[in-house]
Amino acid sequence: MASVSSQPQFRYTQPPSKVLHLRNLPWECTEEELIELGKPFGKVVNTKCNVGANRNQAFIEFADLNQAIAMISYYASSSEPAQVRGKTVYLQYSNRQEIVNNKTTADVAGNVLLVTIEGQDARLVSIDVLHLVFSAFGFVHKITTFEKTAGFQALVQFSDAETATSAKSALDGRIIPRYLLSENISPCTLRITYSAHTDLSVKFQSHRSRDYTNPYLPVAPSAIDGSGQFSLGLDGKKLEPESNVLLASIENMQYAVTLDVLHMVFSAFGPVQKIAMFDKNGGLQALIQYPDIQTAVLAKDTLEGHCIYDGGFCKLHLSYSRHTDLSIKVNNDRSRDYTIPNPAMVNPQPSTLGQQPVQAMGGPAAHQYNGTPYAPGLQPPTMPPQPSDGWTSTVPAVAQQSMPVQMSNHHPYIPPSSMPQTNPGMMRMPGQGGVPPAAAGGAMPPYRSNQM
DNA sequence: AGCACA
Repeated sequence: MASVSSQPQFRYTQPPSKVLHLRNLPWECTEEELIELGKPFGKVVNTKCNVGANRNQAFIEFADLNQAIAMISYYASSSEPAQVRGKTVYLQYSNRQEIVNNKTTADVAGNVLLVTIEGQDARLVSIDVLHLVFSAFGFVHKITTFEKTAGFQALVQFSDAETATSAKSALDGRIIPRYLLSENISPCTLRITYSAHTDLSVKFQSHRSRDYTNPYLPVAPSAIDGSGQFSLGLDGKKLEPESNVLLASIENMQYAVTLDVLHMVFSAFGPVQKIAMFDKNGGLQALIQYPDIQTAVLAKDTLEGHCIYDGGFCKLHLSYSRHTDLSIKVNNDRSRDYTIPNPAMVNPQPSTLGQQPVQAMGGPAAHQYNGTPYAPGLQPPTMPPQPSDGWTSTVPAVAQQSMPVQMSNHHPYIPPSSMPQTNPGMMRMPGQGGVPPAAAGGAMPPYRSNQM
């Protein structure tokens, strides 16, 4: 019954069309190259490249049929085949009369990215992890997440299309760095296109959506627990508004925790601007101010629950402060403003200590993204690659990264008499088995540039 | 090296 009425798919000759079908193009051939190729024969009014499963086919549409005929005729009799980048390109009339929908929204650069998280455990990737990943390229305004047939997706809003583009080109097709995810989560690949959105609508801060431009946006009722505290999202992350200022409380303080100790510990993640220590509820607390939220987030996530000294001594508990800029009246042993050079201080810890990482992160280098998104100071340098490495061996590693000179002069942060023996238990990641050695050592760029 | 799915 099946009448074989369809035309043979490949005929030796096609009826003329002002649209030409090109094949055997080099990988990721550009629109510009197609225009170059067709220009000698007439006006190219439209193109479509990267067509087909291998993305090596394309279409060129001329303004006039005669121009298409001229091109076909020329190469039909030419001894030199049509070429792009030295590769022979095969031409024929297309079986359509015009190129339709040359550009999809996914091709038009915009400030909002549509991110599809692929992988078995894609749904377990928290909005905070996404925020951290995308913040490497610039300020992330808003994120919304949702489930579609395509799977777990997110819209990530940047200030402008340029920033979005830098994030897209660096992250598309890459996996989320393993050390940002729990170790039992299987690899998650990011697929990124542009979204047609320009401004996302976020009504509440929740485990599904965030507006980082408005930290005081109400938290979704569903995300608040009975105690009135910020509750947990599906990922178990707190929905407490992030801040560039951390509140540290120190539990079981058997050893003196000085300003210098705190400065050393927290400088591992970026420049510490100010520290203020005070007593509260019979314990020691401190406010630590970073220049930006993302540094504070990383410091908090990395240090929370860890002990400054081995044996469970001086255990850190971190939360975000509501402060954004501490007011340091006087530099003394309890409070210090590291942004103000103070010649009177014996140990001012010049601000060069932390500024290098910040420049590396905030400057143009961040857009390059040829390595880790977290500048030197933002890697988890305090995390020993192996549990057998302790505080004493870790600190010099930090020093080498950020302050090669200063560290050789004084070690104010190690109380010699109180410094416990180096021990396997110190400063390792609780419950996560620590940062993978490659990540901790900085040897493994989470994303590698694929530009060649 | 053989026709586009937004």
